[in-house]
Amino acid sequence: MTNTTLKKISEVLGLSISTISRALKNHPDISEKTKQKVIELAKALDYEPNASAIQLRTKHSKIFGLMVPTISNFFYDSFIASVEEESRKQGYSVMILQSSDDPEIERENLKLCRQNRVSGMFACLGSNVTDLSSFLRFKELDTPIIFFDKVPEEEGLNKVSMADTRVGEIAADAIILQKKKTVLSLFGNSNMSITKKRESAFKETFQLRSPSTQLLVEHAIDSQDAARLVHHHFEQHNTIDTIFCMSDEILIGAMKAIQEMNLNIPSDVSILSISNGFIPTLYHPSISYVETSGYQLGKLAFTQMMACLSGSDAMMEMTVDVKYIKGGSL
Amino acid sequence: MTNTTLKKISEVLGLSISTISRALKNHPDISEKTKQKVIELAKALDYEPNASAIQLRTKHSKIFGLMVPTISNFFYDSFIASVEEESRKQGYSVMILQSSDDPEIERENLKLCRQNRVSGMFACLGSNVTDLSSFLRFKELDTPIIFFDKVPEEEGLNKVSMADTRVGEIAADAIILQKKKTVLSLFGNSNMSITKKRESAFKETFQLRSPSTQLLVEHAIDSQDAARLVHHHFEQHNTIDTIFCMSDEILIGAMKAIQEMNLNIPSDVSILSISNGFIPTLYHPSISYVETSGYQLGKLAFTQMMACLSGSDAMMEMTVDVKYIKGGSL
DNA sequence: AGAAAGAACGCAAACGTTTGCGATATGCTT
DNA sequence: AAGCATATCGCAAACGTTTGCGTTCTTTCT
Repeated sequence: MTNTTLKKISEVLGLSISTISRALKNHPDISEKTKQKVIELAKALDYEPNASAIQLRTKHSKIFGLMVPTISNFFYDSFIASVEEESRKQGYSVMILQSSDDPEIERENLKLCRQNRVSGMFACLGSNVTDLSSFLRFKELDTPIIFFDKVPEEEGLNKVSMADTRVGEIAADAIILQKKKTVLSLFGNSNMSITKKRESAFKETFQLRSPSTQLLVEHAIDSQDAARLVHHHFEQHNTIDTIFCMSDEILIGAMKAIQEMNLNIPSDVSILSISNGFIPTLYHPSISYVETSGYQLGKLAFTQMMACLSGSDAMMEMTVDVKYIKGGSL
Repeated sequence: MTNTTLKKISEVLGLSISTISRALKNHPDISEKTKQKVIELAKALDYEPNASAIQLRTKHSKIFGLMVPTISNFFYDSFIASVEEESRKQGYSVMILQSSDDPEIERENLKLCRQNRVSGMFACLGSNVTDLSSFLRFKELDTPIIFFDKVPEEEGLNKVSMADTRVGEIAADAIILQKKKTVLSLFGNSNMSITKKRESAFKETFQLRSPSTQLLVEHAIDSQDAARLVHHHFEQHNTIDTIFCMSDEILIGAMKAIQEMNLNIPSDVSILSISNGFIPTLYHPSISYVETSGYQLGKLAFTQMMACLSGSDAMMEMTVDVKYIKGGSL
């Protein structure tokens, strides 16, 4: 069977296409009687307007593009869910693309979004992106583009991200408050700006408020590496009383090592992490963490997108606030 | 700035629109010289074809709809990633929708897909879906629809799922092999076919191969409920030596309870789960599980979709094989 | 030299909507 | 009865492509 069109309805009813169109949109020019007939038949024939035709005519695709390095991620998936949810409420759909951290795929995906004339673009940079030009095309075409999480450093762009220096401060403060003496601090890839910000804020806070605390700083490339580092340091320093983990991935590795060494939390060692909130609750006692909510970041990004679409041309750089969630590990 | 169109290119070059169109598609009717000129200018003007117009004209949207209860799920996100990856390779885009297990939103989402004239639909049923009619519309319109994971029981539909009865058998076998005596078995929503299949196969295998094993069967609606059930049963039967969890969600709840009761794995109690593979590795010792790969299921679903699109009208019901992954918990 | 064949391109319709404008009919006012 | 407002509807263009067919010009064959 083929899809019902306005034309088909118009032929059945002996009315013009424009009348059908207006009747379905409740246009005042059309009589109530006609509207009734049209609506009834449309429902009977299961009419659904052709989005492409509307798009072509109105130039509004009502589709957002959303690109992340990978969907399978504790942070991004909640961001996506958040944006998707809000978009639906506002009558938009979301086209989700993953770049797999490959600049080539990234370009391909952006091209796809442009071909689909997306109404706006949410983009998270891959970790090895050097060339922003593909992204900036959207700006030239007056298509708003909101960078989130891993944002470019250029000025004059719309960006939303976590308040990463605050994250570092809060984490340090929480540890200082407990009067910890020796802290093993595990960070991620050290050339990502997110790592830099968190790490420097973390260190500075200690230097300022508790210079006597011993800080062992390490960088882990993944879970396994984090586990290895924890094992390594616990063989050397048996005085470590706290482990700080910059991300879920690192936390997972650290916990693996701790469980393997059969250490008790928090009596043997305290743990503090930065997380979206899911992973920390899997352990017992649940891990204390500084919350960086992908869900909230999504809401913020969406708000900013809507502001752009309604004509605000002010480029904004916003951050979502973070808070400390106390579990049983610190 | 506005988007470049064929018309704009044609005006600049003094050629007709059709010539431009053909030149860009490398049509043999067009001379090499012209092609060169056209391609060059198109690149200079950063031409990207308007997907809506193409869609309207050709009736091929090159878009797949994909609906899941929620994106934030270790199983679905890998399924999504898998389908998305494959689709991209074949020049398709994926429109991802989440139903939040709400039949109302589900219908809305399906409507959206129809309006966008998706080329095909991947659908995972919500747990409280009773009415399939919205789904079956797609079939009437010759739009292939592939159900995955939580599939309907009706005949004559395209379905891909895990080999759920095999899952049940393998799980039971693994437990029987360890000569366990009292098994607390936690399943999910009992009116989902996936639960029914796993549960009945699980039970039957025990009846057949180890009728003496005591089977305590419960149904949990979520993590918390699973934790509650574990607590409840351990207060009553101190003879329980094994807990079986049908899903990650249930496993998480069960583990929470076990850790709260400070039980040792596997000396106090053994654990077996069914999982995508991520969650079980978070614990120590890592949880033994029967692997159900979302990634593989995605590949299978995509293959079936392509088969449908290339004219195969045979309705298929395929399953992806499962295997037992031994951890330290059983 | 005449004709047939091929090469290179243009015309115009169609896809399904939306929308400004014009057309017709009806009722109301004076 | 003439004029005018109002209600209800239709015409036709436009959005950006694709594609069957027709057109024009050059080449090649006999």
